[in-house]
Amino acid sequence: MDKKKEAIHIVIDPTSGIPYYRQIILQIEMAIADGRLTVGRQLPTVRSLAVDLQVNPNTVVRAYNELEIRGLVNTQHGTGTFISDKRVEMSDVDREQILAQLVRGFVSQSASYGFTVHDIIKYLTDYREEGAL
Amino acid sequence: MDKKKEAIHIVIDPTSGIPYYRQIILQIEMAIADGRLTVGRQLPTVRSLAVDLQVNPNTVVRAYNELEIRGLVNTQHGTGTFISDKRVEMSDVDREQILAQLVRGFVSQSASYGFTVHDIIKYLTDYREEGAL
Amino acid sequence: MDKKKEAIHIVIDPTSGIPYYRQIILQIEMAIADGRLTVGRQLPTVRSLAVDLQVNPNTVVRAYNELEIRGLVNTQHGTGTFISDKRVEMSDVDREQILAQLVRGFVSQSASYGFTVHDIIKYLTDYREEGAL
Amino acid sequence: MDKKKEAIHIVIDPTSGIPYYRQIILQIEMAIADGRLTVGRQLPTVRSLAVDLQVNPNTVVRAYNELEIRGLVNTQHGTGTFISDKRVEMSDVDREQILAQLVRGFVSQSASYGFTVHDIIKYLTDYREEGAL
DNA sequence: GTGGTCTAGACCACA
DNA sequence: GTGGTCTAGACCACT
Repeated sequence: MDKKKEAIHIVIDPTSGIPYYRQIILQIEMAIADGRLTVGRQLPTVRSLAVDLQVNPNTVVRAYNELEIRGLVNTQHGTGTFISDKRVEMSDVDREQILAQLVRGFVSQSASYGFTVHDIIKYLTDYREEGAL
Repeated sequence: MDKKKEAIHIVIDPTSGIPYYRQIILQIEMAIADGRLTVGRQLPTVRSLAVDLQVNPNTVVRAYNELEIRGLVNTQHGTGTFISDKRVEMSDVDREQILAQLVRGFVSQSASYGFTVHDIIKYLTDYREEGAL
Repeated sequence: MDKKKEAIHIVIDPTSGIPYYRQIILQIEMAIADGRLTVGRQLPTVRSLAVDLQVNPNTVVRAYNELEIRGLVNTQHGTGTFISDKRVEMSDVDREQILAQLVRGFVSQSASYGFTVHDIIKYLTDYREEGAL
Repeated sequence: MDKKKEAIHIVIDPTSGIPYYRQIILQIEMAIADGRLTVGRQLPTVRSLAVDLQVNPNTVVRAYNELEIRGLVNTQHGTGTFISDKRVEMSDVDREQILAQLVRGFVSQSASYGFTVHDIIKYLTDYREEGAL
């Protein structure tokens, strides 16, 4: 049993073509934007996240650095990295663009297996009705 | 309304950061997935598409090449490039299992960005109604 | 006897009529097939192999690329290219069926050239004993 | 029920990378060399072979042309194409080279599915013992 | 340092 | 006419 409930669960998709550091940034941004990560919350340490995601620590460093440059997080040397009070400006359009990119990648991947958009919608609808999520 | 019926209309966005050849692949895969490109249809010739998109012919070659390796298209030397059958030996049960696996992975990935199954279905449905892209 | 143990030694034959990039692919595949290259091993870097073979780096890139698309190797950007696992989800029964299908096709193909199963086995056995190529 | 028993059965492998016309030439050469095709025998007509192999008639024409240039066959306008009396010089080395090329392609293909040379030899040996050919 | 992308242009092979 | 291969060289991205 873990001591604390994780506020954010980052998943790296090696097949997406999106650079790892970019995937990390995007997911943290989105978590801030929709309230899963609130001001003052501590992010995982570079090392623990690197182990968790099985990526090079430098990759995490790069992601955190970019977030810091944008002012979304503060790094306190020797203590950790924390969500700053700067609000993330994420319009519905921005959100939709990210979703669009994800969906496009998925649809293409599915096409490689011979599935159509129709197949996907059908399966997803059934999937939802069965109460999974 | 265009005068002639286009089998596929590819657009390159130089600002997206996605490599040109990958944009071509994605759009062809999507066209296959939503039925705009059907089995046996001929793709534009390498040279004509290169002129059309204003990219180097080699860039188109590279895209077609990857599609060929993946088995999505067949190349007939000296003749052209065609959408292949690809609905290989696969039982419906196998198909469903593969689709299930793909969908589960995608839903989990989307969830880490804060998107729900509902968001995905909505986007896909809109996407279909708008006639792609 | 060479001083250092080579994981793989690739030789390009410019007179064979087989494209360079394909010769590279074939030899790497064969090295995987007979166990000289095992999972996780790093391939030579693009540049070093290009120098070694006296071909253009792009030619090596192309070979590695196709191997990557087929799932035989994994590329880690900025790090190198490695033999991937690839023993995907496949039961022994499935494996045997696929092998059977491959072998049947090959035997039939060989027969049309006048070669018998005996010829093939003999060649393969000799091939193994000579330590490949 | 066919009227005559075919002396030669040509098989085109679209995945081998060997040009179709080349595959036809090789297989006819081998058939002449090992006595399956004897002097005076008629080859299939261009059209019938093209239909049979599902290739462009021009491809067959090209193969027959090259065989004619080498003096292996005679074309009698309006009558057909016949094996000439020129012996095919095909040394064991030549034969082995052709076999080598075929086997290399097959081993590589098998590697893509994760099979080793050992797997192949084992399966082939069993295959032969079961009396199949 | 690694690999990735793209261009320009030459030359070859197949139908 | 189609696609295929290769080179040379520039510039970018990731570790």
